[in-house]
Amino acid sequence: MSDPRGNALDELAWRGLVALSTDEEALRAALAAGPVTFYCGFDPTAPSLHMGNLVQLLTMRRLQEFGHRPLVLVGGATGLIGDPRMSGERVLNSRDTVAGWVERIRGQVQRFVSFEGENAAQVVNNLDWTAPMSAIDFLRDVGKHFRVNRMLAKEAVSARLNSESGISFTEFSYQILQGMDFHELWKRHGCTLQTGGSDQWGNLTAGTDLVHRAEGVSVHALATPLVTKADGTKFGKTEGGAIWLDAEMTSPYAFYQFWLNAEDAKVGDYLKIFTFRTREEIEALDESTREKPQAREAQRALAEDVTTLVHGAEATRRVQEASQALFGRGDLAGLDAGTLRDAVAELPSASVPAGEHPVVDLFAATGLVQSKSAARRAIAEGGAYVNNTKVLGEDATVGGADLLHGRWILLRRGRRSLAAVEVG
RNA sequence: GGCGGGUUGCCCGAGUGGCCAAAGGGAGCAGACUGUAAAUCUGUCGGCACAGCCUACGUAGGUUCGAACCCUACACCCGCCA
Repeated sequence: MSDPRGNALDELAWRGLVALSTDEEALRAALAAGPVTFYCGFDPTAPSLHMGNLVQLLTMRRLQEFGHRPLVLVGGATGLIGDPRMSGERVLNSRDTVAGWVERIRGQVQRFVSFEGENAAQVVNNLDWTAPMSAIDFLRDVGKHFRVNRMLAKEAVSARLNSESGISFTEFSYQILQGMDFHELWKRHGCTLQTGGSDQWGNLTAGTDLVHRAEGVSVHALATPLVTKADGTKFGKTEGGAIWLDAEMTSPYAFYQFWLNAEDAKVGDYLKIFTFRTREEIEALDESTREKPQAREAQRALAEDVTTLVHGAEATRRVQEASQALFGRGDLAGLDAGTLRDAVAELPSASVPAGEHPVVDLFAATGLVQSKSAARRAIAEGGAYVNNTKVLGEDATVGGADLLHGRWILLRRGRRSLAAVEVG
């Protein structure tokens, strides 16, 4: 295909999205020759997708923008099994639970790829072809193509074999199911490429191997790298756990703040991976980070773009305004009631009746700290603030005189964790 | 089925009768320094009605003035043998 931006693979490589691939030249040629149907799977292991899945969804969108055709696979079957992970054997989720999550994820996925046009995306569910299969069919038609030796050698499996917890036959078999998916999608849709995270490499190659053995056809796999922080640890975990795409699980405000706090050393990488900014724009932002890091222009651009992608322009505007109001230099009493109300609406909050309340109780009530003991500790450490004023004693109380516009109290823990209390 | 090893706080891991809310490390959180960044240093890190009390060392009982530590049963995990 002729595209002014060149080959899709080069675009992905420039953005740092290619960690591993099967025959790279063959893949480049295939992507250049015409529309390629490709797939990426998402297992329903939670009610929502998270930031890690976003890397895959955006990678799919990038490929789609180059004219290729995405198949978004929701793992209604694989989600019932669970892929082996280092931390040990998973607890199986009930069929009803998984089915519910499948539907939620199916809905979430929709906003990231286009379902219109010549290369419209399609959502598929692997339960459709695994559920009707008998054990005998599975063992004869699929199992015969797999060598246990090779299955044992996969990192995810061998790590578990050497661990205390061992591995169940159920999880051991996971790679066969995923391999079947690729084969099935090849047969049904002419799918010739699977993308995924590098931690899925073993599962991706299970698919290419199966297609090769069963059909004598070479298909491709492409893995994106694990997105990390500057110290090499996984990006996307906070004290609250994963960064979810669901607004109920991670509020748009928290989501925006997460991106806004990206490290200087990494923000350029994240812009490439998580936004659709051009190379020129990103280079300019990198320049800004070098020259005037305190302006945080790259972080702002990153937070704005990703929040818009996930939560939409309207929600993004709200959280930006809230962030500006709450972290602005002006004092809180100077904010007008409307601005304050909108800002406070974005924060975790609690309601209490009018009257004097111990500060400790308020901190605990908002969830800003996990217990009153923790609240006392925060105060003792000098890390607790009421309306941006440091709390000086553990037995401090707040009441009518402290209310902002007669209704709100703003609590802060440390430099950047905020919560609101509504009084009355 | 037999034998052996194991199950400790968010994670790893020490602890074999009182000095154990439990060493050490990691993660987390806070303070200083900054820019709602990183690095570094310091502090903190079960709960509460907080100089005290409650809960906690797989589960349930027991011995003892006193148990994470001893005994019994059970559950789960790992390994070797059958």
